[in-house]
Amino acid sequence: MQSLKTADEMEVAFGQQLRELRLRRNIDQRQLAGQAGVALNAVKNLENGKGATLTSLVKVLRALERADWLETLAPTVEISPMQLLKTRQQRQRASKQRGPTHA
Amino acid sequence: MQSLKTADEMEVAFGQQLRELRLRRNIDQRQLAGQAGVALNAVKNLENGKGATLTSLVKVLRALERADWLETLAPTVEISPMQLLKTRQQRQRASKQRGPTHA
DNA sequence: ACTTAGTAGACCTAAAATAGTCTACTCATA
DNA sequence: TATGAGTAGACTATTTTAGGTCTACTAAGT
Repeated sequence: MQSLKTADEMEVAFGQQLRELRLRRNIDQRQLAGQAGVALNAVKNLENGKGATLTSLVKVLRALERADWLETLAPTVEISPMQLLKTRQQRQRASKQRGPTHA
Repeated sequence: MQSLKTADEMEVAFGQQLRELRLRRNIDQRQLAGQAGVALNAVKNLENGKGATLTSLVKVLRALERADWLETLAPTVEISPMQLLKTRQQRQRASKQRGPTHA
């Protein structure tokens, strides 16, 4: 077992965090929706984990001034400029998959 | 001006991070889709910032073992147990909005 | 305790995403 | 450089979400 929560549960938990951010600013869902440029229902869906689009999430995060969070997903690998010259560029594709046990 | 990128641009940049995570594992989109339990198109949408659902994102993050990231959105406010007794419970709603300049 | 603002839930229509399949392009590797 | 795996893009059908509105419930303020 790796993840304790189901995907659905995680969406709900995530929505609670969104709500937390909103409440810290003490604005209601209607205001947030207005500032984010989305429908009130979109905010409801997000906060209640009912299913939402990534677009709505991004707009809401911008309104909450937490859009920077989106950039913290993939920790950037630091490479020294000198190394950059030697190293070949980053992969753009996954490499060929080897057949299971050669077969 | 607050955010440098538009919402669309942010989705694209976010998709690039997702791709980065996948490439580090050296798996292709098809495999990731399979492991995540979503359609190949869903992964494409996510990585290319074409628009996707939060549900798809969560499933993909689980497959990438980065689901924990979802819990880092709202920094939890620490309160000492003693303080908890005194403090009144957290807000569950936004407070009444005051009319603009009393009017 | 009363009142009312804030939120949940249901309903509808339009818009958008998912899933599945096929074609075309291109990076990686032999 | 020739081959083929990996990805993008288009297409259709189906499912889901956005957006708008209305009703009901409930936490907050008075």
